[in-house]
Formats: sequence, structure tokens, C-alpha cells
Amino acid sequence: MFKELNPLLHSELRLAVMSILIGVEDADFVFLRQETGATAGNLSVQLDKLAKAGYIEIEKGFRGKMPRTVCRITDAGRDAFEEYVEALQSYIKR
Amino acid sequence: MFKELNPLLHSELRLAVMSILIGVEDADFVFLRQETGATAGNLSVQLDKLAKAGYIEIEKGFRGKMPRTVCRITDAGRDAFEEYVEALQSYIKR
DNA sequence: AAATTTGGTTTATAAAATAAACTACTTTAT
DNA sequence: ATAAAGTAGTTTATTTTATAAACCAAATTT
Repeated sequence: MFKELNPLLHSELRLAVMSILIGVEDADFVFLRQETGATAGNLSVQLDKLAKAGYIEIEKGFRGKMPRTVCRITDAGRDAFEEYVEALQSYIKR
Repeated sequence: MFKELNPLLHSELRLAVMSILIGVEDADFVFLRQETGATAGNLSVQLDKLAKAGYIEIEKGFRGKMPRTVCRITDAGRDAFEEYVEALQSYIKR
């Protein structure tokens, strides 16, 4: 009756991040922070979790002299997100 | 950009319970347990939280000689659920 | 009458989210 | 040149949540 909700995506901040990343080529740490309003610490931790799950790729480089962390969704991430959205329907569509 | 997700509803089991209760007059503990597949302990705890938030009413009585816990959604619960579903759209509708 | 089942609650443990503190560096002001 | 403040994060500690395990009281079954 109710489909399972992937616990990795069933988190406000991680869901917001995925929601952003699914719509863009890539996005950096600062942008994600601005869009989500998350604290840096929380964002850092949640990005790590998404990366460890293989849902996003994180590339660390520099823009000029400043460090820059760029994130990009993976195919697995895209799939998981779509599945999560579908599972959600079983809770809210009735 | 992203609307806040009411943390009380952003929980798989509590969401499932609310999803059931929004569609029926009332439902008892045993039925909720069957439909959600939750353990009794978990269900008991989560029902308490929903009741304390004023989202559901819990009535304890007996069916014959056996105890029976009946749950019913409140107006506040209905509102909160609808608001939660709307907030969700900001994450998944793009 | 002992064992099992029903319908739960309470308590303990594991996992998650979040905030606070810290690191490493850059830029700006003195 | 150096101190102060800002940027871009990470790490660690704390709080909150979710979940499971243990328990309780009464009913039913053997």
C-alpha cells in the first residue's frame, strides 16, 4: 500500500539539494547554501552522505585562490530521486 | 524557494498514519498497524506525538472485553497535512 | 491452570539532524 | 607588516528522532 521512502532522500536538506541538482548542470557549495539556507556544517555533512550513497559527485577545486566545491547529480541520484517522488505519491495522492 | 516541511509530518510512519486517517472516519490501532506494517511500539509512540500536536484524537475504549484504541484526524491535522503536501510540491514539482 | 495471544506502553538503543567550534586560508584595514 | 575580519568549508559534540526490545494486563486457548 505505502511504498518505502528512501531514508537518504527523506530529509529536508538532502531533498532540497537533490531538487536543485536535478535541475542544473552543477552547483557549488556557496550556491547550495544560499538556496537552501542551511548552515555550512549541516550542508557539508549532508553532501557527504549524498556523495557516499553515489547520488552526487563532489569536485573540489579553486576559483582563483578560493576553494570551491562543485556538486553534480549522478544517474543513480536521478533514479533515486524519481523513485522517491513516486513513492511519495502513495502517501499524498488519495 | 523551498517551503518548510513540518517535521512532525515528515516521518514515514506518521505520514502514513495521517494519510490513512485523512481518508476515513476513524481507524483503530490494529488497523493502523496492519496497514502501515509498523511495530506496535513504534506506532504507539508516533500516535502519541500526533495526538500531542493536536493532529489526531485518540479514544481508548473496549470492544467487548478487549481494549481498543480509535484514532481520528482533527481539523488541525487535516490543515497540517494539506500544508505539508503543498510544501512538498516545492521540492518535487519543477 | 499453564501457555499463548491480543492490545497495547515504557524504556533502552541506534541513527539522524543540527549546531557549535574549529581549520585554513584570503582580503581588508591600520 | 600585522591584526582583524571574511570566506569556504570540516570536524566534533549535542540534541532530537526513530526504532526495537522488553514489559504489562487482561483475554483466550489448550
